[in-house]
Amino acid sequence: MSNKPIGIKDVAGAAGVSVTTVSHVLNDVSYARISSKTRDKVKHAAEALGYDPNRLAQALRTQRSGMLGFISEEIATTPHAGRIILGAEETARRRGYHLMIINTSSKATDESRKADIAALLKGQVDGVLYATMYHRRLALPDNLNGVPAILVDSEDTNQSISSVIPDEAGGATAAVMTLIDAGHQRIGMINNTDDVPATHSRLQAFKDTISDAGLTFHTDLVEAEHSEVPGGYEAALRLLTRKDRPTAIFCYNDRMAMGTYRAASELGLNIPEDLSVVGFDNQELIAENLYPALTTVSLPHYEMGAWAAENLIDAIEGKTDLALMALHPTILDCPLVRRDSVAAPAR
Amino acid sequence: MSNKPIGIKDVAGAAGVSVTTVSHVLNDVSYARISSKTRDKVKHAAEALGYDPNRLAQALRTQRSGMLGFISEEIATTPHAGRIILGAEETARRRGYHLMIINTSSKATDESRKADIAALLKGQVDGVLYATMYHRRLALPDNLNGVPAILVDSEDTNQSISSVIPDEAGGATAAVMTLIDAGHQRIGMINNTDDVPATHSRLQAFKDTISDAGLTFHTDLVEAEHSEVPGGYEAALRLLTRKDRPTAIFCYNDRMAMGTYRAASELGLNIPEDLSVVGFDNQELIAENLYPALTTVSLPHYEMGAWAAENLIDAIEGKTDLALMALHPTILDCPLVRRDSVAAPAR
DNA sequence: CTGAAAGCGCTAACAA
DNA sequence: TTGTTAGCGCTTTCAG
Repeated sequence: MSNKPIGIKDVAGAAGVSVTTVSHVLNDVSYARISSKTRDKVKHAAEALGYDPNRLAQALRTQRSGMLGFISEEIATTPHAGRIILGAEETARRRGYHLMIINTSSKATDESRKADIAALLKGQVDGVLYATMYHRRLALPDNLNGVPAILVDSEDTNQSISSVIPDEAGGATAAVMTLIDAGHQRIGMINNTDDVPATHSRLQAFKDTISDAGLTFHTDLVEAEHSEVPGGYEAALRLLTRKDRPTAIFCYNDRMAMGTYRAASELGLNIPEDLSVVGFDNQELIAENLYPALTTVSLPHYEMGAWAAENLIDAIEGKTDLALMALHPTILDCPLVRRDSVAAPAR
Repeated sequence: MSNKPIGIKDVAGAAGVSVTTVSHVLNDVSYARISSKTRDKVKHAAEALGYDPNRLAQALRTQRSGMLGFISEEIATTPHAGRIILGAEETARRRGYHLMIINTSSKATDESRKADIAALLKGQVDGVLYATMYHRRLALPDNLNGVPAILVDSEDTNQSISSVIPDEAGGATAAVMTLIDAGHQRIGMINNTDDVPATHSRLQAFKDTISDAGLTFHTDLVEAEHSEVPGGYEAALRLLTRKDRPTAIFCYNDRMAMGTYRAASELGLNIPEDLSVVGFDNQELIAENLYPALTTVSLPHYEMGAWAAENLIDAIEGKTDLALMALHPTILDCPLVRRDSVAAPAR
């Protein structure tokens, strides 16, 4: 609508008051005692002129830029990063903040991580969000010290930075329970070979859930491979060619489930009639498009991003003390997404 | 390393000169004539103190924030958006700029688009990149007027904003050629039903390539459906159950190709022995993981992001006139990615 | 109740 | 060849 920027003094002029007054009323300064008549005059003038304070000047003066630094690993490879960004961006915007994005790699050196953070700090961000590609434990560079920061989808090895992570165990439990509830007794698991928290906690939850249900856990019903489609295929082949093959398989992730689908198809096994399968991750491109659509566990990416932004902002505004939450990561739910790959076992 | 911010006057003090001099040497101001001795003194002092100019103050003074606004549609749903962001972010960073991200939807109202742009402008960005989810023609809100801006992956209906788009026709031609080169004569196409540029240009290229190769184009060998997996499945079923079925199919995108795989599998047709297929998009999650891996055409997302950032920055810095390029979109190559879904037809 | 004025950290005329 | 100084647009202390 306008092209020439309206400054605070234009508003002051129009309202016939000083800039101080304008600033006070527009910022709702608590100790300012201003007649409601003046308040109205100022507000109307501001409104009429379409006044919009210059964030830069504001930032320079208040030492607060309204900008959140967002470091994301592998922004490019999965939609997951996108969901985290989305969650963070939407809540940040709702609170009047913006996101400044920097990409990094999960294999980044400490050196380059430090540089990324430095770049962000130089950009005068008020705090930083560090989002990883997958749940793990890592040590963040020391130049983050003193800066409000939250780790998304990973834990800080020295517990000095608070973080949000998914409830791996809960998700795995739900996945296995849906299989048990469907009547399965011989349930296999295809696990990842990487030494990351998810590998261990999902396996543990698998064991526990089996036991808690009064079934017996068979070590040889869990196979591990590299967590991609071919790995899932290989592992599934081994599991499904046993004489007493499982009637259901819990897969470490949707990609491995995709491999399992192929193995089943080659062996002439129909899903879900002959074999039930449940995945993990809810990578929609896969889970929704496999045939039959895959029942899986969804990771709360959006929610983690939102939680992180919300709490980071609270910390920046002094409403919260991040140090307090740093001791224990916040754990968010991993809901089961039911689709069509689970059925009762054939008798 | 340091905690108390070093200002320009600290450097001036340490070097025993005035702030002007410091500013001049550090910014390589052309008209400033300063002895090289002084230059060195200043540089060393700055170095020693670890001086880092405050971008905010700089920005306030120069009316240039070093920030590029990046509006992306559906950041969350595909890795494509991520590749564009990555390309833009990396080149922006190389040129000393940062990205401020805002998410929007491809179904956004003009109203909300305007609000997004306003939010960015209010954040004092120097220019804006508007990235769409898929190639189409759209009208951007008028509050973008006067602001350096580039449309990524779409064209402006009123040709006032320059843009980068993929070479749809070239990609489709390469796809069809690889089929023809393999010896196929009866080639089918599964097209999209949406009225977007890609639908038309890929079909046109399909026809042209067939004709140019001296083959005859059969209208009934092209089927169209909604461009998702189920649509691909349906269309493929129709094509493959004809008495004179095609020996190869060019699919509108990788998802439709995925549906084609399923149809082929149900009909007992092996890929690539009995049927060759090529997709479009190179959605790695699908293309790499299908069995056999899908030969497809890749969209230059990273490159478009990089090109856009580079040219936007040039425009901001006055090295380029965007108005000049606005007349014709810049077209970037769509290279064929050869995998295992194409072979010679069975005799 | 309201206003004058001093900066935030930097750049760039203009002087010297 | 270098230094003085006036702002960029806003917030906030301190006086009226």
